[in-house]
Amino acid sequence: MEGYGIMNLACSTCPVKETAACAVLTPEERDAMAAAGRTRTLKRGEMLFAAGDEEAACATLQSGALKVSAIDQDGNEQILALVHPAGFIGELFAPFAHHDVVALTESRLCTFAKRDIERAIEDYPALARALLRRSQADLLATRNLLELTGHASAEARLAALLHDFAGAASESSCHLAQYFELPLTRGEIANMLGLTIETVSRKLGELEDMGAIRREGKRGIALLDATMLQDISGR
Amino acid sequence: MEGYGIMNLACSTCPVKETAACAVLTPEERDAMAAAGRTRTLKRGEMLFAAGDEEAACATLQSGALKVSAIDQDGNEQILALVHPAGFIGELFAPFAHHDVVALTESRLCTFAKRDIERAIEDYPALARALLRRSQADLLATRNLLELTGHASAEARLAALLHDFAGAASESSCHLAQYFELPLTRGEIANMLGLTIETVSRKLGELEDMGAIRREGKRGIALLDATMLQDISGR
DNA sequence: CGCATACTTGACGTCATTCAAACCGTGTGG
DNA sequence: CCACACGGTTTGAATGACGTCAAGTATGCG
Repeated sequence: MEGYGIMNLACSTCPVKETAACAVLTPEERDAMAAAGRTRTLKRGEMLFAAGDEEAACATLQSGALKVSAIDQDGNEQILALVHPAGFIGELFAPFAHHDVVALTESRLCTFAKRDIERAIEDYPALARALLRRSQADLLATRNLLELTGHASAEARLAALLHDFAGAASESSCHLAQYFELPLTRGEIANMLGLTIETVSRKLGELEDMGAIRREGKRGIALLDATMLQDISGR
Repeated sequence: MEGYGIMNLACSTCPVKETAACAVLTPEERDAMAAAGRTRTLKRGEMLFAAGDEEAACATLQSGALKVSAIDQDGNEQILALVHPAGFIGELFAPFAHHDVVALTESRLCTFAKRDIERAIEDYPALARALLRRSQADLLATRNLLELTGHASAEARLAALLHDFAGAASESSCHLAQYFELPLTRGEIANMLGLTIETVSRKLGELEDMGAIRREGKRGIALLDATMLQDISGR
């Protein structure tokens, strides 16, 4: 029906149909929602919406990764959260978006107009509960990041982030990937941890020197000693 | 029916009956919930629940103020959030609490067992929506704090916090109180902003020297130049 | 009055930032 | 093919902001 890179949903082939918020809907309810949604793809660096947008869409991330970030008045970016597949993006009750949302890698999402989501929340109580659960999880994740950036040294922040990435890169949630690619540039890591590019680079070197990790190319990280990393991170 | 400082609810006299999550319920629904809840008072420093508790209650704050904090493995506290009247406390879907919740001032709350809340969320869709709205607001507040502690200087962090307190202390949400009492000790302010007691003390002195505020006793703050404060905070 | 708790102030040290330069992989044009 | 430019990264040296340590000053409570 529509043209430009946007098409109707096919929930049956959705990679996150089991884990996303819409998984709690009955098939009929889900089809009704699907009629209102559109899939969309973003290339690295493309923006889903910007702080201040009044008609910011909501979306479930199907694949790829997004960042949620704020820009302060001197133009410095601060990354506030990462969004992984099955994550939900959108400030439901705000009149406008407070933050930017940008793709970190090629990403596929399933988007809805805010008013459609709001109606679905009224119509399907299970959806409201699913989004509440997800919102609480996001809150916990944000508080964990806050805890990290609050008191810890640069080394501890970086160690904790690497540890988290190793966990996120592994399929089984309880085990760590022993090799993974950083989803962020040095600059993005620095923004996320409240550090500078140079400090991130130096501390990565030190972690390598002490045998906790090995860098492979710009993005690759081999986890040599997870215990040491955990220990350095102070958790 | 019960004894120790706990009594049945009287929603009709509740100071936040218009603004708390339960305000969305019909009178009959509210009375049904009230039967499951208990009011409770906490003195300054008393704990509602601790990180790791499996039977952590949920609660709506009626009056006073609470802090949500984490303790890292060296015993350092980090304040993650403040809770004001009408705020809701409780991690609904977690098997145990991740953080401590402690009263900052004498506080009155309306508590519920987690399973009662979970049943109410199933039974009353409007409640789920209200809690979702509140959860998203908490998420935004936490991200604002993260943004603040991420990049800003000690002076900017303190200026922003004072500005927020001046807003919270005023009745009308859009105007600032021109005088208020700090709800936190120096140590708590320091924990919240990721600083030390000494730095907070010094920077308060500097803000006073440059004419942005005047300290009156330990806790009192008179706002002399809100514009300067806003300017320093960088927002 | 004496002790405890919170806060202030000063001198000094340290860690992260800043500024500057070099490095590396990749793509582009000659 | 090589020269070159460019973005992301690494490395070094100097500076500075905040932390640490230590002493001193309220304020309140038994």
